[in-house]
Amino acid sequence: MSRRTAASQANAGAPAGPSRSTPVRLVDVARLAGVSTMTVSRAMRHPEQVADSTLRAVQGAVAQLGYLPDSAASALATGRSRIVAAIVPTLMNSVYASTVHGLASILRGAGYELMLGDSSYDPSTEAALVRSFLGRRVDALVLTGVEHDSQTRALLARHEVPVVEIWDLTTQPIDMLVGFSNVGAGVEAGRYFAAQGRRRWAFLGTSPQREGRSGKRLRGLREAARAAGLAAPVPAFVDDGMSPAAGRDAVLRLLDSHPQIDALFCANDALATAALRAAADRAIPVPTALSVLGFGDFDIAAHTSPALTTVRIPGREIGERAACALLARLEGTDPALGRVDVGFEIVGRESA
Amino acid sequence: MSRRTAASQANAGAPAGPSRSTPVRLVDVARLAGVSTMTVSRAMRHPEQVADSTLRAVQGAVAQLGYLPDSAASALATGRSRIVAAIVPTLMNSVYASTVHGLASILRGAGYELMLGDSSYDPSTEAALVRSFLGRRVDALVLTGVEHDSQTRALLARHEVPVVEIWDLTTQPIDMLVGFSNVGAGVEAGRYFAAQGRRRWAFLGTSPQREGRSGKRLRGLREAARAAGLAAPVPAFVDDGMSPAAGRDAVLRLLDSHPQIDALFCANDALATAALRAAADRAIPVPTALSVLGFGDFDIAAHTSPALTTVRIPGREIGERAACALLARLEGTDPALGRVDVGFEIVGRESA
DNA sequence: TTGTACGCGTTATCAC
DNA sequence: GTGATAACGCGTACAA
Repeated sequence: MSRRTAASQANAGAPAGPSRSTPVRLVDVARLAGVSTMTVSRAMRHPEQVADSTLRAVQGAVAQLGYLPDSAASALATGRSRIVAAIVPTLMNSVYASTVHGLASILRGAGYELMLGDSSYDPSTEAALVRSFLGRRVDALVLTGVEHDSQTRALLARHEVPVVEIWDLTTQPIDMLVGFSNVGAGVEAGRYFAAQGRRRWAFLGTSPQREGRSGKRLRGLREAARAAGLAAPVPAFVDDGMSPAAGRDAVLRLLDSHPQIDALFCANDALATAALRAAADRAIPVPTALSVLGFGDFDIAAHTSPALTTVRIPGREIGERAACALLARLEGTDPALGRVDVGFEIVGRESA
Repeated sequence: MSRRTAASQANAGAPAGPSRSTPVRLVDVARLAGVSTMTVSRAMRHPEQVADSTLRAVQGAVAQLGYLPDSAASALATGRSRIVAAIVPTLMNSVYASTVHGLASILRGAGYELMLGDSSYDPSTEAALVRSFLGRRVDALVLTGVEHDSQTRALLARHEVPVVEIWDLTTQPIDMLVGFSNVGAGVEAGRYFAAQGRRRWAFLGTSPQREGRSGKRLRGLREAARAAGLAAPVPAFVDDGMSPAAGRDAVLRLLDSHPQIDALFCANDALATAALRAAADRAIPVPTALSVLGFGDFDIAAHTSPALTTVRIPGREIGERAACALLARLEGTDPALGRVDVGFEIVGRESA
């Protein structure tokens, strides 16, 4: 491979002004500073181990050359990429966006970069992403949810990498876990309806096969209905991307076919907003005749009319805690806490 | 560095079951398949250059060992990381999320991974991200907006990397550009108001210093007002994170201090939703007494009441086109088109 | 405190 | 069609 050699020759022939292209390596800095590469490396990584005078010389050379260490080479030499990968179902949902934001800010503060993938709620896409990330030798992996492909599990078993699963709970996590009980959220939603004297509940979300966490919320709602001695909630599923348009149609169908429904729990606030609109279209007063409860506490929830009562999930906190757990493991300082339940909270506003 | 050696020895001593830890390298596959490392490398990258029988042998060994090529090593050897970095102001806004999604899906299809950063609308954070990404030797960079730190520009000048700026237009792009005219959007918003006979306009957004694109929309609105022979629009700025709560207060203050306002252009739909709510709070009928125009066409825009009239930006398309432009440059096949104006469109619904 | 020598896992070259 | 060899740029023992 004579790429480098050729470039060097080209440089040698050229006027070689101060602002050349990329090829600035450790050696170049070392030469300019009049020291060895090792000293430069140390000066950048452990400045305290180097004499003040040489340190200044190195820093000067670095600045003059605009040297930027090559992290690929560094990764190869150390076996650590300082990259963490995260897979979320979608970025289009502000709660996952908060989680990603929380993750990224903590990690970046510790010198790690975040590599992001969205699985579109598809387990095999998740597996493909995991494979790709593992190939990039990421130092750790964040996975949304606790249900994964057998292929994903096999991959993870082979390449022992720290893993944090987020946004759900399970008794058998792959490794670490930061989430909350989705079943519990469903149960609390039901109790909330029961306390209001609602007797005929419905649920709007993605189908359980497609998204386990939504299914668990439905399961919780069912349990609460049984406990309250009420009929099982009527489920309605929208699978094409949780778009408000599809959601609205689904709610319209639901209200038309089951006019006696007096409470509706939606798997996310976008759907709940659509439900509010559908109720308005049918002239059904909310919350008088119909209680609408959302999930996620999206930005807009407080500003719909009526303002949306919803289940608030600390999305950003999930990201931050996951990042901290990973860092603890990666830096090997504090013992990493394996399992965190961040909980949730029903924010009572006007719609329920 | 005897990490590898030590590991090998440990492996040699252990039972060495089929599902060992990571250390599976090209050599291991080569040994098992009875060929050289070069042949394995070729079998994976250019299968057509290798005999069918050896190909099968290699594939078998790869499968049996669960081999995953180390892209850091590959990056070092080839000089290409197959990573593209993108910097957006925030992920909390679904339009940028679409852009990121568009970028990621096209890039992944071509074997590139996306590394993401959010600048929080802060130029110096952007510079820090650019520095970090450059250190990672990303193959290309996507930057939101056309205004950048001098430090950012210096960095980019030194390390010649393909760059695409998105979400705005300029006559002097750093390199490639995929966006639309923010000034133009402001002008069209004004024309829309003028056509409705609105005479006293207002603008709600972030301050121009903080976010150039929002400022350009205001500038466009001003131009339109002048052209229509009307007074300059009343500006109101919310700088603390575009939160609906802050937005609502700002609108309340605006409406109270300038009761004659009959049209309001908001820099994003979250703000517009807050404005809708504020108008309801003051019992101001929309759109009869007040026309509210949003920006971004967020998911929820169609389902507020009244449904939000807004400026639709093809966020996803911006991402996709940017990705295509990059790929064209990186793969060197088609000539990359340097400048794309994707335009925008006012979606007339109920609020204006 | 600083330098020498070699290895990290992969690929390009060029000969066979 | 296949293999030996030498990089790619950096970090770590170990010696000085």
